[in-house]
Amino acid sequence: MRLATWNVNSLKARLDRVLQWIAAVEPDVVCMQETKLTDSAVPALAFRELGYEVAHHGLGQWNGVAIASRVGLEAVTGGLGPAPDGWTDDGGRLVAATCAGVRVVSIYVPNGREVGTEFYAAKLAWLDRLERWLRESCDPQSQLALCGDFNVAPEDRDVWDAAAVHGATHVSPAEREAVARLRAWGLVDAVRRFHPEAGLYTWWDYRAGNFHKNIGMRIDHVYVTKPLAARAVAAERDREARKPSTYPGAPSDHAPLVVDFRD
DNA sequence: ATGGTAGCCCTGCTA
Repeated sequence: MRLATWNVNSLKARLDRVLQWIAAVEPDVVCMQETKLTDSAVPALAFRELGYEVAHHGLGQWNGVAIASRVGLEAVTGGLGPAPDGWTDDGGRLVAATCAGVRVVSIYVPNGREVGTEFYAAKLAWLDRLERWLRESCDPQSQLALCGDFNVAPEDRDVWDAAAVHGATHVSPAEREAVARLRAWGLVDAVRRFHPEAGLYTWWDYRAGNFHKNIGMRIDHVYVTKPLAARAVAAERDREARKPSTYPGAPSDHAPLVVDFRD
């Protein structure tokens, strides 16, 4: 099974590029984030023509997550659901489905903006709720992939200049600890397994020519349970898809990740 | 040096 994840930054604006990328790479399952669509606005027909069904959870305008699959799409659930303390999901940040026996979860973690703001606190709360959701509704001994835009660079080698961003959002200790707790539940970084080198960024700011200068961060991830990690045979970060010229239309500010598993 | 760009719609907000 070939599994991919990509923050497409508007599936409406990016549709042609996403469809051409899918036709070229032929993933069996594609997690997408920042579709910026309502569920009813999803271009299901265009995906169906390529052989994919789509599960989507979004409110429109902001956020929005999806899973496209050509190997089945069962037991679809959207959102984290309310927590006992009254905490509620702000919407369009998680969708899960079972594809060819693998529980696939597509997430878009809140950006957090600046450390110390209410948005940063909400990001940490969301990650904490996600960890609780994993513990309560998933099994680390099952075949599960948690994919998407985590908005966290786990280590200093995941950013272009650790000193330049020290303590800032995406790299702050509290964010890294929150993501480490996800791994501690029973998840392995499927990309790092094959690529220990520094870099391998998945996001570059549109501004100031940052992509050209390779000023980026590795904030998108494919985290898999150990039974699924045992099936992983290869992983790739597709930098070509971030280039302006490779596919029609403007690129997303994120590059896709592709992980292959043996059947 | 608080810039720079892209996408959304409430031409300001979010990233």
